[in-house]
Amino acid sequence: MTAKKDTLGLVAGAFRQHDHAKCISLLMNAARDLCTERGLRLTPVREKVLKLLLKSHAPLGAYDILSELAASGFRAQPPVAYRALDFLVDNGFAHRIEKINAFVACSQPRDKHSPIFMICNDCHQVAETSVRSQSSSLDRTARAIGFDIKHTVVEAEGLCAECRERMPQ
Amino acid sequence: MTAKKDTLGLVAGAFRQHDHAKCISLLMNAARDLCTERGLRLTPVREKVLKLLLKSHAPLGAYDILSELAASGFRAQPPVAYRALDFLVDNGFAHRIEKINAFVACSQPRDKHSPIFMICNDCHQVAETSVRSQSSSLDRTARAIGFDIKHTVVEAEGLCAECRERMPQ
DNA sequence: TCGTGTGATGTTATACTATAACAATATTAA
DNA sequence: TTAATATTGTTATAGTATAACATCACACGA
Repeated sequence: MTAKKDTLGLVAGAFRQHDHAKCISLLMNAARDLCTERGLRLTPVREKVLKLLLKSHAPLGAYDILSELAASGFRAQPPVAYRALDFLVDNGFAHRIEKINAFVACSQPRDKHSPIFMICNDCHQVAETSVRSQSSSLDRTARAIGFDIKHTVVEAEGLCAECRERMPQ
Repeated sequence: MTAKKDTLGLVAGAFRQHDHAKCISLLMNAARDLCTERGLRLTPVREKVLKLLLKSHAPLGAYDILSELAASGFRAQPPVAYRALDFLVDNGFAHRIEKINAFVACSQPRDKHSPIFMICNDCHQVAETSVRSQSSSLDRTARAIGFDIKHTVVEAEGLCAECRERMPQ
C-alpha cells in the first residue's frame, strides 16, 4: 500500500505535493488533542465536517458539506452544517474564505495566526500561509488611525504556479 | 449655510472629520471625467448608485441600494443594482467589501491600487486606505510559491478610535 | 442518583445575497 | 441605414445564512 501522493497541495501544502493521507490524520489527531486540552467537544457531526474539509482538495461550501453529511446519514438541515462550521472556525480548526463563501481546514490549528489565502481561479485550490504578527500594511494602517483590529481577512485570487505553467501561452 | 461637518469620516476620511458634501462632489466629478476620458458611459442608474454610495456613511448592501433606487423612480429588480455595482467596481469607482457583502465608493478612483479596509463593528463605518505596490505579506508569499495575483482582498474588522473611546471601560 | 443547568442537536421557516436567461431598447460605428 | 454592441427590462431561480423554538444529552453539585 503506497502512500497516496497528491498532485495538489491543499491544506498545508500551498499547492505543493504532499502525503495527503498522512496530513489528514495528523491534523485530525491534533484537533482531537486540542479539544481535550481545551474542554471542547468534538462531537460526531463536528468531527465529520472537519474530516470532510481535510479530505477535500478545495474549499467546501456549507451546502457541499451539507450534502456530504446527508450522504453519511447525518441530519442535513442548513443549521447542522453552519453550526459545525461555526464551531470549527471559532476554535481555529477551520477558516472561512470570504471571497468564495467557503471553508477550509486550518493547517496550523495549534498556533494563533492571521491566515493568508491564495485562491487559484483555475484549479480552485487554496493555499494557506500566515503571519504571526501582522507585519503588513494592515497593521501599519491600523496603528496610524488608532483602529483596533479584531480579525483580518487577507486573500488573493489568481493563478497558482502549476496552472500558470499549464496555460496555453 | 455652513459647510456640513461629519463626525464620521467615510469614503476618503478613514474615520476622520471632513467636509462630506465637498468630498461627494469632488468624487462625483472625478467619476464623470474619468468616464469621459475612458469612453465609459455613466448612465443615470450608474450615476445614481455612485451618488448613493458617496452619500452613505457606511457601506451599502445591494438591496439597500435597490430600495433607494426604487424610491427614486428607478426600476428595482436585483439585476439593476448588481449591474450598476458591477460597472462601478469593474471600473474602479467602487469596491466590494467581502466581509460584509457590501459596497463603498472608492476614494481614489484615478489611481490603480489595492484597497485595504478597516471595518468598525460598532459604528459600521469603513475606512479605505491602500498600498500601491503590495509590499505586504501577501506579495511576499505569492512570490515564494510562484502564485500570480490578480486581485487581493485585505480587510480588518475591529473598533475605530472614536468608538473605542466611547466604550464603557 | 437525582435533579438542574448548560450546551448541543433537531426542525421549520424565512431572510438575505446573487445570477441565469432572454427580450427589448439604445448607442455607436461602418 | 444598418449592423454590431452595450445597456436596460423582466421573470425566475440559485445560492448563502440565520432566527426561533423544541428536544435531547451531558456534566456537575446537592
